[in-house]
Amino acid sequence: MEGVDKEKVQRIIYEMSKGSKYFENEKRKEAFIKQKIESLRAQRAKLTEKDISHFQMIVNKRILELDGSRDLSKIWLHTDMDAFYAAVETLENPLLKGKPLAVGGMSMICTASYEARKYGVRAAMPGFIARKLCPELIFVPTNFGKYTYYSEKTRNVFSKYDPDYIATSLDEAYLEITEICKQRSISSEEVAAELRNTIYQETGLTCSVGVAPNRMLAKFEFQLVEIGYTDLIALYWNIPVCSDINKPNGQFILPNDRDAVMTFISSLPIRKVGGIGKVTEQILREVLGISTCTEILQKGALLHALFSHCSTGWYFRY
DNA sequence: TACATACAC
DNA sequence: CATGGTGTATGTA
Repeated sequence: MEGVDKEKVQRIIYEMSKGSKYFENEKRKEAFIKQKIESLRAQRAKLTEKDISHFQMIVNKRILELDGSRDLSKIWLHTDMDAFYAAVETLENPLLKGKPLAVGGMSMICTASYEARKYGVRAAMPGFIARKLCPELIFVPTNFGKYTYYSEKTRNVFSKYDPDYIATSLDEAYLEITEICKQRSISSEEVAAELRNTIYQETGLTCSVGVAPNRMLAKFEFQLVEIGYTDLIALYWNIPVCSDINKPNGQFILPNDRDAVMTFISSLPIRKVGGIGKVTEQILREVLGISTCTEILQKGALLHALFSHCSTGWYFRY
């Protein structure tokens, strides 16, 4: 986010953390990951040209299969309420409007308003550090009853667009809008705009929406896991990242078109892909120099060589 | 099978 | 002073 002095934020977090039990534990974990990285690097160094071309063949075949099985016929929409808990609190107490606000307490905060984020305050940050970053930060304790109440309201709207909508948390859901677009002969963009507007009318809250041709179907993910090749998920697309792009109160439409999908994916940092977190990101970067999804495809053979051992071994047992 | 780690919210 | 609670998936012994 612009206007955040990242270095200063990092320094304050470090100053407040060092010496604590939490900090020591983090250091221990980091050392463990370093070790893992070293061992993977060693494995990588042992691979011969022949090994690599062998894995390359397997990977090429798999990529072709995946490319061929891509389904561009559906339209999926992902919604994500903007700073949900903070927005609900502000709605019920307008005095909080425009103020840096954190929902939670001194030990942990769940949500930070956008004003608070300008100071580097984030969800999942301990409150006492957040207060150091932003001394005028207002704390409100969590009221899950309220959030559930507003969540119900948004879900009533969702069900009008897709009765089988999939809620993944109080403030997020997936909707399949293929039918509704067809029935009413309107574009997914119009559906997204209308949905956002309806939610605002019904609740007074804003949300961000992403539209794309797939939501990484559970069945499909399962197949990838079976072959021990989770990382190829990046070949597909991740709808949550779409709703992330024009946040807050925005929308992003990825057309049902192979080239558009590939272009979108290619420069996407792997960290944005669901399932790739802080640790996996570090391992892929430091072992194989991978940081974008394109590089995942380019280095597919090495990935397969280093990360599919267990699964292949699992197959050999049968 | 059981335990630890990683991830997401 | 102080670093969550819950659910899911994966890797490993």
